[in-house]
Amino acid sequence: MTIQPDLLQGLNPAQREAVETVDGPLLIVAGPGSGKTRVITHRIAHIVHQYGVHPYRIMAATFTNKAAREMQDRLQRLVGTRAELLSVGTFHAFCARLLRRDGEAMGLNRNYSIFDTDDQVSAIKQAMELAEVDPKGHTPRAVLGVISRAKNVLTDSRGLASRAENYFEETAARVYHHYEEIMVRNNAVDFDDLLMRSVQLLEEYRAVREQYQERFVHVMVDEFQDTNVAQYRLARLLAGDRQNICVVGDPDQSIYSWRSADIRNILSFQRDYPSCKTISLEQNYRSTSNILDAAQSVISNNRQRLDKGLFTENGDGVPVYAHETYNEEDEAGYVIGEVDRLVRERETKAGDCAIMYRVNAQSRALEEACLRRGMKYRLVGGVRFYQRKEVKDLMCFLRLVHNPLDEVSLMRVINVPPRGIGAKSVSLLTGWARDEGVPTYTAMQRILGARREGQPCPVNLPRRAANSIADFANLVEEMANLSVQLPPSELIGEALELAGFRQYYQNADGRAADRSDGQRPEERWENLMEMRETAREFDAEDPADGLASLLERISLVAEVDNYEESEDSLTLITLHQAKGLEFPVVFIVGLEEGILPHYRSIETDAQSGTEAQVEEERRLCYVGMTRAQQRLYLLRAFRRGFMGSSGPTNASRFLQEIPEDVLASPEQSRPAVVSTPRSTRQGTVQTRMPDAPAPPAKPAPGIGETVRHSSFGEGVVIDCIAIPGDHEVTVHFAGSVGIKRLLLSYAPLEKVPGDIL
DNA sequence: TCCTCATAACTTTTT
DNA sequence: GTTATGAGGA
Repeated sequence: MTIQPDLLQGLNPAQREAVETVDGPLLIVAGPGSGKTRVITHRIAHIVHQYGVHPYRIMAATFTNKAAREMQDRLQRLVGTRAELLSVGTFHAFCARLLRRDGEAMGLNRNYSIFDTDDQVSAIKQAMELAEVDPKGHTPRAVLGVISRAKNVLTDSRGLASRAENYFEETAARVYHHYEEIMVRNNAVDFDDLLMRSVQLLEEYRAVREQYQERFVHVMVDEFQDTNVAQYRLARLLAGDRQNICVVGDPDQSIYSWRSADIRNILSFQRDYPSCKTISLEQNYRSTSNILDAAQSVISNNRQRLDKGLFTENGDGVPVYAHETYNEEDEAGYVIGEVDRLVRERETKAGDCAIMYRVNAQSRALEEACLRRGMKYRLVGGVRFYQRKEVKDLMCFLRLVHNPLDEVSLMRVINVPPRGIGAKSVSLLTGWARDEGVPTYTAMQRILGARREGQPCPVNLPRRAANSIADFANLVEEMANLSVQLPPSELIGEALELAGFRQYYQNADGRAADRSDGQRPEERWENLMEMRETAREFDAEDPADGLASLLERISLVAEVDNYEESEDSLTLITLHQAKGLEFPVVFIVGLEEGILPHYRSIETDAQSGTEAQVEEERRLCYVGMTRAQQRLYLLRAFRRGFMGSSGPTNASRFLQEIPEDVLASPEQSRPAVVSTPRSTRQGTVQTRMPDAPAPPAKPAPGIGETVRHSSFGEGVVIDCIAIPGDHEVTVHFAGSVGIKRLLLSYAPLEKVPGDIL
């Protein structure tokens, strides 16, 4: 093995030390932009080249599939094609494969279904019914929350029952017990089970444990501050007695405590591995010092934290802009206008800009502003692709084919597309199955069997319904046979045809095929086609495993995973999803009390008498701010719509935590109106579009400017929209002429200088 | 059995 | 301004 000479080159001393510390437990505290990914990849490459460890023996857990893919790509370049043998992926993906391969040891059939949150809710509703808990008293989601939190600290229903502290937890424990049974009956696991059952498998089955401990010589965990107890336990189990475990994280970027992430894992690590070495990466290579200073001054207000000595040699850069607009629409208009200006002035490309927000609902105003201005954008998140109705329907159908015990899927697709098996028939069918003590699918097969042998239907069902059920059972059976022969994309093709999806969505006679959420049937069909395309990725696999791989992928993708950087369009993204990304230009919108920090957090803190939640919101703000490389804009609206109505807002406390000297003062900043966050004079704050520079033809006027038209006279520009190759200017002319929409390139318009409304 | 319309209830962040 | 649920009609 030869050393790759460049592996240590260009690293600062701390980074270098991290790369070279190979044996034994290692904790890397990595501030934002400190070259963390570089360190991890180089460390892995170093282990492979310098120590001759086979890539197959290295496991690295990432937070998202996208991060995994990036790491994988970089490693390809550092260690070549053997990088494919590395186990790089999310804990969930790793566990899914672990359980598929070795879960049989603990009685888990390898065709198990992975339930997402919606499926879990269905299962919980059933469990609540069995436990005779009134869903009006406790919402299924609340109960699910308790159960999920229990699972994330590796507590089963018995454990929860024994430690329940109040009536609600006792109730939840009872539901949990039924839920566990339902999951077994369905041959299904949920997201939390993937982790918990993997831990159980490794802990209770020595042979399996030893096999994996033998294999993995090095274990690394990225984003360690966002791991939960189960994930940490898993990492420890895999590392075993060798203790070659390296975790990388930043407590200031811990933003997933609501998903049971536990910063205390970092303390536990130091306790569990007393010999561990700690290395801090403190030089920031990403942001200007203005941006870093602003972010630092915000995060320093957290009481539960250790101060770090972050610094950068990147120079001051431009000031951080804080801007207040009248309302949400103005905020969106301002941001899009500013992106447009930066692009036109060739400061940046649209693809270099990102707008970040606390809640998905905030994206709507931004999208509308983009549409109005003709700005190309890319929305990350929102309604997730795999949660769309038609996509989920197809997926459940495939899941049923793969695992007929999956009754959640069965119930979802038994009459979708409509095939004459209504609610009444379904309940007769499931009732009979329950009486017979068999899975519903088995009951359906019996009905089919009876028909095949010309015998009467064994249940008292209307003849038509019994026939439809037999047909459906027959269909699933046929598909199951095909599923082990056909590559996944062809299997989907058959499913669309045979299950009636195509006919349903491509209905030529114009009968409305389910427009429930305002989506066009063609759009739904396109989504199904897209899914078939995705499936092609798995066509090369052995057909016997293809479907399982496809289902696993579909169940475990996050929205950021599909995010492609190459496309040159503006990014709209939640602050949570922005973690791990960076952009030259970042806008954070909605810096108001109630949005960031979110009122739920403020409320929870008030109830518990702590600051824990608001501190997490502050970290979220910090994560957003530190995504910015060159320009950071902080936006706030004076009025914001709230469930229909709109009301005045207060500036976020985080805004006030930024010192004035890194912020733009009004006369410095390009946008004409920048008020300090404290001033909230109603009505006087008005958004004005930034001045347009000189594009090829005529300069586009800013909103509020006065222009003269050769025949209409003088008027005030009230809107200016960029359209391909031109601008559409809306002008309010004096007198009886009124409002006119004009194309800038044709209209005989000229600016009246120095005259601003 | 299935679709349409009305109303009620609610909005944090996601593997 | 949304999305889940229910009643009634085709």
